[in-house]
Amino acid sequence: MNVERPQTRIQKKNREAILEAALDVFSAEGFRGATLDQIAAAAGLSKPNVLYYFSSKEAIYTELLSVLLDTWLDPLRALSGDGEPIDEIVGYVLRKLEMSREYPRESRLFANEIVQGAPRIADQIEGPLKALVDEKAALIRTWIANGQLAEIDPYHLIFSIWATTQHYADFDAQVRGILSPDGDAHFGEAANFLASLYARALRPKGD
Amino acid sequence: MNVERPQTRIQKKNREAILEAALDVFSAEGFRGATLDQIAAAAGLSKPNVLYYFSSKEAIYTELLSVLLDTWLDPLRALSGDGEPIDEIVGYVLRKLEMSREYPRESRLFANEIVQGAPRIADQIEGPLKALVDEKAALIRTWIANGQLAEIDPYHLIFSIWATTQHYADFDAQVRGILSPDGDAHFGEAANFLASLYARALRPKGD
DNA sequence: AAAATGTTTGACCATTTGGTCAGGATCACG
DNA sequence: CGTGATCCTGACCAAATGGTCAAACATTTT
Repeated sequence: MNVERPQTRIQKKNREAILEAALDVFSAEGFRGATLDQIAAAAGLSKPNVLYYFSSKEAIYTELLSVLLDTWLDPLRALSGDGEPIDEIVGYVLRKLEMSREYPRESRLFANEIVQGAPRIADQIEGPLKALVDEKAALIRTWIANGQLAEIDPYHLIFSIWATTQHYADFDAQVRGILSPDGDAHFGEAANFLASLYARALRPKGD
Repeated sequence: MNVERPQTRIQKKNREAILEAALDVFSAEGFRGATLDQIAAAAGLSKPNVLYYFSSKEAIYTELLSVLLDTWLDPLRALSGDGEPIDEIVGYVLRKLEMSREYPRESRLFANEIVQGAPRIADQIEGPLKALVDEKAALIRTWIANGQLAEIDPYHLIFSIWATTQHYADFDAQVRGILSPDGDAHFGEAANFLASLYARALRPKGD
């Protein structure tokens, strides 16, 4: 259809600034709560100028979601059949926890979207995400069949890993209210706790 | 100050209808995304009439939060030193999971609030909630000291229980996208998984 | 049944918000 | 340097939204 004109220097800079600002605002306020004025201000641009680069508020939001979902799934993709099963899974847990520490805004962006019923991301969930989870669940099942892992439901195992790790990003306000941690100090404790939790729970019987 | 005039029959009925409608709308859309028109329509009242019973949108929201937080913490309050530690904790997990199944709107209401930084509930978290968690964490520590429980961090244990159980309410859209369950069928699997996860992980060493 | 109290509403308002548009400023390039 | 493309903005708009108010309508009390 359209000849892809390469992005100009200014386009690149401003689109990036808008997406960065939008991540800030959408993750903190949700889609409905965020305003174009906030995003424009955070990006250092005027509102009409923001709409020069993106056709609508919704266009910014969906662009963000689709760009970030991929990165978000990288840790799970890296779960491979090469290593010792328990090490692989604990490694996945720790990688995911590290994502929560490093990219809490991204986590909250998805949390907001999904808590509200995932209206703009349902396709991605039932498509690529489900496919990836199915694949990794199958891998986990082979480990169990080989007696390398305790008998547990692989889907619920994956859910529990998502839940426990993303909790530290999504429910940060609550965690901090209770622990009053010094900066990110509690992430170390969380890593120890989760590594030990999964290592114990996944050890097969005769071990 | 004010002599508490008893509620009339109509007041009781309408205030209840409004809170019920507001729970529906706020839990699905978040504070910012919900509108008084939606709430009024769901309650079967006109917008000015809703504002006759509550002084503002915010008043409805904060009333909901404060009324529900108490119920929300009942399962944790019921964690007592009377029974076998592992049974007590697994019991708590299952009670909490049952709450997610029975009251997903309440769970999502809190999830929305906390993901967005808990702006209207921070006091409750740092006050009564923290106090309750501190108390139960101390109980868990005595169990560990008695050798009845594996050595784990009690705070992170509680966080992990909240995370894994509320996940089935808060991230329902995602869970359903992946499992395509028949109604609530997956809650049974989740109960088995979580009971087994915690039972294995909490068993003390020489056992 | 009248007075007092409580309930409901239509009409209205100010503000916020997503989005448009015509024209001016700036930039890239031959 | 000139010209076409790109970039930016002030002014503006329509719809949505939280909230007000005077007056009508019900209900309870005396």
